[in-house]
Amino acid sequence: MNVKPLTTQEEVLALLRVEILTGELQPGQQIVQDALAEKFGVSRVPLREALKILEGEGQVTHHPHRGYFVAELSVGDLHEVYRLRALLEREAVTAAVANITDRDLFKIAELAKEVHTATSTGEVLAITAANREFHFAIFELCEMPRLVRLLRQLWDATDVYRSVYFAQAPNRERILLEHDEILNALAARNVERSISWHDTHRDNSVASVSAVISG
Amino acid sequence: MNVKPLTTQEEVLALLRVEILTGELQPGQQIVQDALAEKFGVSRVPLREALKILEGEGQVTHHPHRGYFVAELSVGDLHEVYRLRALLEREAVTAAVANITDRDLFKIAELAKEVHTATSTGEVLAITAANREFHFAIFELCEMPRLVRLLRQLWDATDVYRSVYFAQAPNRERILLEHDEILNALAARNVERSISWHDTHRDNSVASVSAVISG
DNA sequence: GACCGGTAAATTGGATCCAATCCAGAAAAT
DNA sequence: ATTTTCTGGATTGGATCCAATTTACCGGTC
Repeated sequence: MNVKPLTTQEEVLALLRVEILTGELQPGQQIVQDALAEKFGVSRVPLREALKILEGEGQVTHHPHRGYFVAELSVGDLHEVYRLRALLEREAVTAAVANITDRDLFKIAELAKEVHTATSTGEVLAITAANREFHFAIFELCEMPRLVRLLRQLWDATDVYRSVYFAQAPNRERILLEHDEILNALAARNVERSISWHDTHRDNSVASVSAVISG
Repeated sequence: MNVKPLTTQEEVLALLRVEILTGELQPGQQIVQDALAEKFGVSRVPLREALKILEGEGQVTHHPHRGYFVAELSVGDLHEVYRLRALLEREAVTAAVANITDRDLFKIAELAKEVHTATSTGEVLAITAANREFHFAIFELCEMPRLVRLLRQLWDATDVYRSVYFAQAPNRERILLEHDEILNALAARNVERSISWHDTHRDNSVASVSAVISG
């Protein structure tokens, strides 16, 4: 198969995402390049290039000669991200329904099952990963690569909080049902219903998360 | 004043944007790091960091061990970008109208005048710059920083074509009128009209540009 | 005691150097 | 003649080293 060995910067990028996601690197905290590079066993060059990518995604901020800092999300930011997601995901879903094939539906159904199995294990990281794959399998169908890229950025920005969301058992139960509803709506090629289930899915998420933040 | 000396990577980033904008670096062309670094009189490190930023914006693509290439925009890409702009700019304008003050209006009117003077000189680069300032002065009012960031990315992606647009005299005339209409609609705090003038403004632009591309 | 200026340590930014990978073209095999 | 394999040059990726900037600390002054 086509298993290219990853470059160091790609590995470092993945590691950084995990560090941020798990809270190993906390919001607001400075990222000391020397320390992290040594921790990862690499030099600072690939680390800095990975940080530049995260900067572009808004995951970290950069102040010249002062360094990189893990971005902090206020409640306002959170709502902004979800508002933008609403706009863009509606567009993506609309286009997706227009393009969707039975083969696609089958694949998405498979991914929904994987969310199910991941949920039964209870491992939060596995659930978020599976959940993400499920949703982006749908978004990808819109055949608008830039739109998908923007959506990935928005999802990345709130990954930290999403894992908080999945940590609560009732939420885990609910998303399974909502995924099924989304799947049904897609199978029926019903744009309205597909969108509205996506909306409620998001709304539940943002409500739960902002309760955690402000609480 | 607060005139911090720019870091090398910031300078290089600005230079790269100009090179791409002016077509010095043509779409699809490989960016040979050594050659460009020498041309700019810097080492490859800051160049690579600047390229990483452009990669995040979709202005260049990166293939590991093969290098960076100036991104090519197909007609399909162009339409996608403008579709996304439509979605996001409507949101931005709606929020902007809600926030706009008389002071803001005055400032925007000033910027509109600057587009006017730039147009009279006929220098395309100056026109695009002034035009951009005018529009983003409006978008900024939405007080949604991420939204503005996304819009900047989308604008950057099609900057090359926008200068083609401004190169044609009839277009230059028309945008002045459209800007006035936008200004009027904003002054009246009329969301509907503000949005619809933005829409026609964009539609004229995309129609003209895609005629150039495919023609 | 608070404030200001200066100096040293820590940290980032950039340049240079070396290693790994890719690619074109020559040589060899079918 | 076409395809395959090898090899040298070019180019990118990463490590190390040096320079520039910031920041924290300390002593002095009002």
